[in-house]
Amino acid sequence: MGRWQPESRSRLEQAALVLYGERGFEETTVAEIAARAGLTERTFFRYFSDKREVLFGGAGLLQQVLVDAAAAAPATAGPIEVVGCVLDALGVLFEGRRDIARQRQAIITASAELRERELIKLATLAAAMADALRRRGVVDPVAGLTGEVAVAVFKIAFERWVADDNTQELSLLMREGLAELRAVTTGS
Amino acid sequence: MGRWQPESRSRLEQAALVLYGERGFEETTVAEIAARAGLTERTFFRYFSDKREVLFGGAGLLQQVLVDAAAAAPATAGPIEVVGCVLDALGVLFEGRRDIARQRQAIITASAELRERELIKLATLAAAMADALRRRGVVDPVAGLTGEVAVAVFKIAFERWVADDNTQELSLLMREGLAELRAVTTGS
DNA sequence: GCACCGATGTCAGTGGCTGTCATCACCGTA
DNA sequence: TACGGTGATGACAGCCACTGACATCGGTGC
Repeated sequence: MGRWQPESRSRLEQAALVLYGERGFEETTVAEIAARAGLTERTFFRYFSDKREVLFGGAGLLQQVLVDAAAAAPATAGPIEVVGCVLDALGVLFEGRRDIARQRQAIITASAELRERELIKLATLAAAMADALRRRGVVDPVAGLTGEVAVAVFKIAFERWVADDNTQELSLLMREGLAELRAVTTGS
Repeated sequence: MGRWQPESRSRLEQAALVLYGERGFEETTVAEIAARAGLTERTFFRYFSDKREVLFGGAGLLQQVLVDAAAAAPATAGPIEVVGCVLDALGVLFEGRRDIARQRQAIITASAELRERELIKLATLAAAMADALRRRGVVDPVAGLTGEVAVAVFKIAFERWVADDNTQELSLLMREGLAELRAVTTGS
C-alpha cells in the first residue's frame, strides 16, 4: 500500500475538502491533509502550489468552457450576446451540482484567504473573456469592460444560486442578472 | 533615537514601498522593512496584519469617500447616476497623484500575492457600494450587480490611467467607461 | 519621586513552502 | 533474469511569515 496508488491528486483534494469542512481552513494543516490521503506534506506541494489551490482544480475547466463558448458564438453576435452564450455554457456546467457547489462555497466564504484566491480566479476568467472578445474583433476598453461585467453577472447569480432560500436554476439567475443589468445601465 | 519616534507606521510604509520597488515583494523580508524603519519585525506586525497590508493603507479612505458620495447623491438619482457621482468623487481623490499611483501599481502588478490582496480590496469596495445603494432603497440583485459594475468601471479606467501611453484624467476615463458600458449593454 | 500605561524589544514556537537527495516500484532491454 | 533508467514519493534541513508571552523603557499624572 502507499506508493503507486494512482489517484494521489484526487485523494488529496478529497481529504482537504473534508478537513476544511470539519475544522475550517486555517485550523487544518497541510501535513494533516497529506496524512489523511496516505501521503506526505512534501507530496502535497508537488501537486498543488499552495494550501489553497487544492480547492480550485476546476478553475481550468471553467475557463476552457468559457473560451470555447465565446469562440462558438455566432459571428454576428455583439459583445453582450457573446456574454449570454458564455453564461449559458457555464450554466450547463454547473447543472445538478448545486449541493457540491454549496459545500465548497461554504468553505471558501468562511476564510478570507480562500476568498482572495477565488477572486483572482474570477479575475482570470474576466481576463480570458476579454481576450476572447478581442479575438472576435472587439476593441478596448469595451473588451475589458465586458469581461468584467460578464464575471460580475456570473458572480452575483452564483451567490444567489447557492443561497439557501433559492431553488432557481443557475442559468436562469444569470439570464435574469443580465436583463437587470441592461435595465439599470439604460437609466432606471 | 529609536523609541518614541512618532511616525512608525508611515516609516514602515515608506520603507516597504522602497524595498518592494527595488527588489520586488517576494524578495523582501519583513525584517528588512522593519530594520530600514529602525524597528523590529514584531512591531511591523503590530501595525499591519501581514506583509501585504502595508501597501493598502489608503483603502479605508477610498471606501469612506465612496460611501459618502453615494449618500450625498441627489435623492432622485437612479443606481447608475449614483455610480456616476461616486466615480467623480473617486476621480477627485486621485487628482495629481498619478506618479505615486503608477509606482504603487507597478509593485502590485508584479506580484500575484499583491494582486490577490488588491482584488479583495476592490471586492470590499463593491460590497460597500452595494450597501450604499440598498440604503437608498435599491433592491437586490440590482444593488449587488451595480456595485460590481461600479468597481469594474473604476478598475478598467484605473488601469488605463496608469498605463504609460495615456495622459487623460482618471475622471474622464471613468465617465468614458460608463458610457461605453451603457452602449454595450443596450446591444451593440 | 512613584505608580501606571502604552509602544517597543526579545524570544520561542508553529506552520507554509522549498531545495536536495535518497528510495523504491515499474519498465524496457539485453 | 539481471540491469539500468524513470518517475513518483519520502526524508530532511532550512527560510520566512506570523503569533503569543513577557520584559523593558519612555512619558504622564499624582
